[in-house]
Amino acid sequence: MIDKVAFAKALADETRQQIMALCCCQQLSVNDIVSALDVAQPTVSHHLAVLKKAGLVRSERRGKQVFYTLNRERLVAGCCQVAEDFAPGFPVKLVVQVEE
Amino acid sequence: MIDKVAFAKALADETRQQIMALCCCQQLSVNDIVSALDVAQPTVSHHLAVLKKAGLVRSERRGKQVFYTLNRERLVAGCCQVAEDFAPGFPVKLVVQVEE
DNA sequence: CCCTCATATCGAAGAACGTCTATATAAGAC
DNA sequence: GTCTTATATAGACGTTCTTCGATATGAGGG
Repeated sequence: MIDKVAFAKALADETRQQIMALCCCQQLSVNDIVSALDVAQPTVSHHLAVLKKAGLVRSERRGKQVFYTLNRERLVAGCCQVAEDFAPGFPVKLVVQVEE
Repeated sequence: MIDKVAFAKALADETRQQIMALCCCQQLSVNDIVSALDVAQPTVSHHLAVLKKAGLVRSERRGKQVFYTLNRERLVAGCCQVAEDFAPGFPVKLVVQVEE
């Protein structure tokens, strides 16, 4: 069960959303992210730690570098839970559908 | 098009989520909400203003009281947009399905 | 009009947050 | 071992946020 407040707090920052967009479909090193965004390296590390604590990114060390990817299962699960908890009897229903 | 950062910021507070849970399926006056939560009336008014600015609640004045309800369309739309923007090619897809 | 009830706004205090610089840690090359 | 590269952590600073008490506004009753 996901803590909806913690989930929303993790999403509630412009820089973190930029990081999430970058890591959404590829593994990126911290330096890759620093190069892509206009913020200092410790700032990126800080935001990655926040996202990691919320379960929204996975990290993997390879040699000197650490690669990050978005945990999309977790992201989608958080979105579903927010929608379902706050809009239970809603005529437009949110459905998780497994593609073939 | 919903601003995903603003949407997440509006959700990113415990008290606001409590208010959203209360107003999810009923119209409540400010006093109803104050009675249900353990916070002062100006605090509730403040959070309602934040939610309103984000489009997450609707308000309706009836006599001396103002009644608030959750805007569930908006909430679900925000959740969908977050999921779709950050997990585009995800094998588990988020679908908005209209019930009969 | 004045009074009362319901809500909104103001202003301040304290906490939480985002960002930076400086420094520490981790890992590989030599 | 030392040196270099990559990332994390610590500490400081300014900003934003949450909360409150006090006060203003709005609406109806007498």
